[in-house]
Amino acid sequence: MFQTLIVAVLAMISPSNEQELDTHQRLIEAAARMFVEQGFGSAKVRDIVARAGANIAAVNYHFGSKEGLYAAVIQYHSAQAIAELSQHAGDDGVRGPEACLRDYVCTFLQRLLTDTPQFTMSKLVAREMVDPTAAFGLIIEKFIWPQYQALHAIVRSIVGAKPSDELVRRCCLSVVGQCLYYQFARQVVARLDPEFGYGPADVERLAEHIVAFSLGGIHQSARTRTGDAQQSSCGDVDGR
Amino acid sequence: MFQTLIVAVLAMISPSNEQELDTHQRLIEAAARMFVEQGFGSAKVRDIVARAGANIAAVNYHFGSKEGLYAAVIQYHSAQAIAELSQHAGDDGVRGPEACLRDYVCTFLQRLLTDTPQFTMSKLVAREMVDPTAAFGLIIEKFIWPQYQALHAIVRSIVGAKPSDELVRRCCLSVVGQCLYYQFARQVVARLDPEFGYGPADVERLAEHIVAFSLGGIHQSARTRTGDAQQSSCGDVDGR
DNA sequence: TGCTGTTTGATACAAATGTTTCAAACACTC
DNA sequence: GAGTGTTTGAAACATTTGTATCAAACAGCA
Repeated sequence: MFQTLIVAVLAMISPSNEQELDTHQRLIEAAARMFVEQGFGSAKVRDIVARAGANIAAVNYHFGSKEGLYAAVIQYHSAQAIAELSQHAGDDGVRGPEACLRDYVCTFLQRLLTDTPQFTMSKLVAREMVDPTAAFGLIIEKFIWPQYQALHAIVRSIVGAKPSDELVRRCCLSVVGQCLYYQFARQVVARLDPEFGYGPADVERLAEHIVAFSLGGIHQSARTRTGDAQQSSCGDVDGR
Repeated sequence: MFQTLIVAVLAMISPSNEQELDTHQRLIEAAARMFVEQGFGSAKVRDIVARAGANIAAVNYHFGSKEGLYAAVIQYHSAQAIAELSQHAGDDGVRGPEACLRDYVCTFLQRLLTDTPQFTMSKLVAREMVDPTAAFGLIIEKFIWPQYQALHAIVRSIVGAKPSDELVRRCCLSVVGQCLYYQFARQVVARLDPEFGYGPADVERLAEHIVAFSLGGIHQSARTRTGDAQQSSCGDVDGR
């Protein structure tokens, strides 16, 4: 029969229509959403196959096990994510470092917060930060570390002359911490800042804030070197 | 027998020695550590009782169920945590708001990052942010919201004249985001900033950085109002 | 000591969950 | 169209995990 051809053509016409993809692909996409929402441990195989419209045996047939499915999800989203990453490689030398930081934060936040299936990898990486799995080492090496290095270079440029490495590192973590909080604590943000939404426009406004805040923070940190030991006010925290 | 008296005396002599506490208390403490480390869903009852040196039936006898145990953990740590919270109520009007922010961040970080059993509640709250349970509503109401309000008042004072509420909210989330990242992503921090430790001294240095960074960030944000619509650089993020 | 209520320990139970089996359905080739 | 390898579906299986049972051990009391 040429039913195969029909299916293949339909898949080419509407690759985003889940019902037209083959079981293998539907499983990967359903599993990815499930792993992002609940983490590897809490996501149930039966829920994944139900969401994918597949049979429970399919996960074992196609991927061997739940772990195999997770590995396939990681691998599938790694490919395009790595290609995407290379396009935003940080301080390119032609624009100023401030512009690079703006670009970095915008891209980082869009990938992290926008509900585009294209950027699933960022959300999987965020999950790995909180609930590490066997893939954590690879995630660090292939995603977190390169992105961190890029940010490090940008921040170092902004700090300017003779930057202490500790200062740069702390500033980097302050920048990514601000961003990741909106992903880690979505429920809290929804209560504390009810007006905030996760659409592209909201995310862009958020990026503008984080960039401005971080630029001010970096410059201020560079002024008051961390080694200066200002008066402390938290030494008595456990004495009451 | 006077064995009871002996046990009671031993408990008074060394109340922190886990082996001398009764099963009820040992279960609460072991469960608290387990819930903090793995979250409610991933923590296993058998692991908890093993850590507490108790029998599997004890959790049902003392708390009815796993959920009952979690509720008991929350309640137990709530009491002292709420009392502790009232002592750091934010902008008290006599010190300047910068000093209040310093105090706030120091306290927040010490409670969140220091490995003192006394401050377990903060880590439980952090867990609830990522893995909400049935207790989430209560956690928001009793812990997150009051602390947020206190920070809000401090930041509003720092921003100064006619502060837009959105600006203040964003700055608050930037401050807590920086702090919480070190708890959410401990594993990542360990790789990206190997020199960082979680001892009181390290946490204090970190607090100094976050305060300086945040003060610079708040002032910068207040200068460049978020409504000014600077040129955007992330509109093309999904077009490649 | 004997009695009574409390706590514990070993075990079993039941539900959830990842895994496996195997026959039926399907797709492709000759 | 028959044959062959691939995929699917329903059911069963094995393990994990929260819960329940019940007798033994214990503590307090007369």
